[in-house]
Amino acid sequence: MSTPVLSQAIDPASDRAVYRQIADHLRAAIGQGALSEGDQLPSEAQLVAHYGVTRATARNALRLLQDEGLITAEHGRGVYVRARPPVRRLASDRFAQRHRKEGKAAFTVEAEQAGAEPRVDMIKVTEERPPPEVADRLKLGSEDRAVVRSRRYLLDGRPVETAVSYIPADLAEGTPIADPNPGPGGIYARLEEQGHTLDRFTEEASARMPTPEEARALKLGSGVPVFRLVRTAYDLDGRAVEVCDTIMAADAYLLSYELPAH
Amino acid sequence: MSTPVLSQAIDPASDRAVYRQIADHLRAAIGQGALSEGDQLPSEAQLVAHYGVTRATARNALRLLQDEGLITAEHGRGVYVRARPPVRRLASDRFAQRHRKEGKAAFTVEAEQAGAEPRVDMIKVTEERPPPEVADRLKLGSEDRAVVRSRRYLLDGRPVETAVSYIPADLAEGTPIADPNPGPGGIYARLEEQGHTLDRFTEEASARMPTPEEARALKLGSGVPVFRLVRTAYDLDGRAVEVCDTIMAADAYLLSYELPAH
DNA sequence: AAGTGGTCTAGACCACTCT
DNA sequence: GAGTGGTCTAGACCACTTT
Repeated sequence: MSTPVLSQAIDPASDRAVYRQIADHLRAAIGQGALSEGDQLPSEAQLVAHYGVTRATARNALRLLQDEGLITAEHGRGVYVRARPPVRRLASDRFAQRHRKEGKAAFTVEAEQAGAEPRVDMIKVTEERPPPEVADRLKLGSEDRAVVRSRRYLLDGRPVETAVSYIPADLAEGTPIADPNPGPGGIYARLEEQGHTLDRFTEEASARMPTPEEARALKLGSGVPVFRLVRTAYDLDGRAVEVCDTIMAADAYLLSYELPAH
Repeated sequence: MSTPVLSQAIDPASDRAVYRQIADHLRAAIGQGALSEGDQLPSEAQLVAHYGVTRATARNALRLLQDEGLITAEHGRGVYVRARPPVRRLASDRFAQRHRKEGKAAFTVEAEQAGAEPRVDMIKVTEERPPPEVADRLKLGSEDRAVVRSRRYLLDGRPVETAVSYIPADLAEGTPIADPNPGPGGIYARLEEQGHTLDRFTEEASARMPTPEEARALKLGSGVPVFRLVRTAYDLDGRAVEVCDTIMAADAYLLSYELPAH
């Protein structure tokens, strides 16, 4: 197989490291469409032959592109231009009551609209003292406990999101909130049945590289950051009734918000 | 200097690669606080001596932690636990009119509240055909042109954000919007003077690893993703009057939004 | 001058995938 | 079995920082 992608040569006189120059070539080939999503890059052996470098140098070039999120290496198969997963758009009204009415949780509704098969996984429910960051938001004392609900969401078998919810223990008592399956409409429906009609949410978004655990749970390739969303739900009395801490693969999401101008 | 951090030994029988085990040790030391922000890690030579591996293996371990955003290497000095920059919290009301009244742009107001010295840099103003993505949002035809304002924002000399604004050319005519310095209150003030009172914004947030150009412009270390915010401003008639495309170092920002529950 | 990380060579063996 | 990427060894020279 010819590799027309490798038309250029390195400049040994340049200050720029050889592996960076090789990476520049490949990056340009990707950027200009000579290589598109899913296409295979030249193998390490081909790079070695073409540029007259050792494997370490060729690998250094590929690692650079991997860290930029442009390519993925598959053991025994080859190196490919990373395919971007279908993007889920999270609208700011996704927790509005009208989306919750038919006894379905937000995730289920969204998934069905997108024609994907939703699943929830790795459900774990405990009762413990929440981390200080969460306790602050829930206005809990240092002794107060919360029901902690962990789970992982999947679309068509692909993990897309992990979430941990914290609900003050006194709100969860006598409800199915502490059950693995909280019933139709999810815990928001249960909270509203208890008289805690939801009024508003705040959502705090940050982004960083995943921890190894997160990378495993979400099956993330290298060079893909995660979003962290910390959402706090308030009832009509202004009481914080839930904090939800979510980790999502950043390349699969677009967060959409409305901002006031007045 | 003793290195109490290196108490553990590698398990040669383990399936886990040696460099991953070394990275695990160092990561644990950071996580448990044995190494805190700004602390120096053992040098490559010390890792080589302690673990009985070659430099390539030691470097592989450090690279892993670098890709996770946990450490930064400084040529000639050493490897350090990455210090997180002060976080700027962007509130969803930051473009509300009341913050715009005193003739100051949003960035200036925020900076002064935080006690930092704001500066704007690399200002470039052109008129061109906007990219399709932007033209869609502005409801422009394929021939329509826009004033394109690029700039970089700095706090206390540190670059924190680059932004490119697109304003339909017909809105900018006869105003200082096409001038490098648009005057007090920024372009939003000018748009409102032209009768385009701002009504609302939408903001779309995504995150990814930076391109090499972005990494240079924002002086990003490796393992730090960027936020991309695409904000669209609408006037009272519902017309999109500006699109602003912003790139920010993700470790320096926390985006805070309000979501409706009804 | 000594110590640090950055780049590169020249090999070796292994694990995985595909035919 | 042939080809791919993953890991590791054993060296070398260089650029940068600090003393």
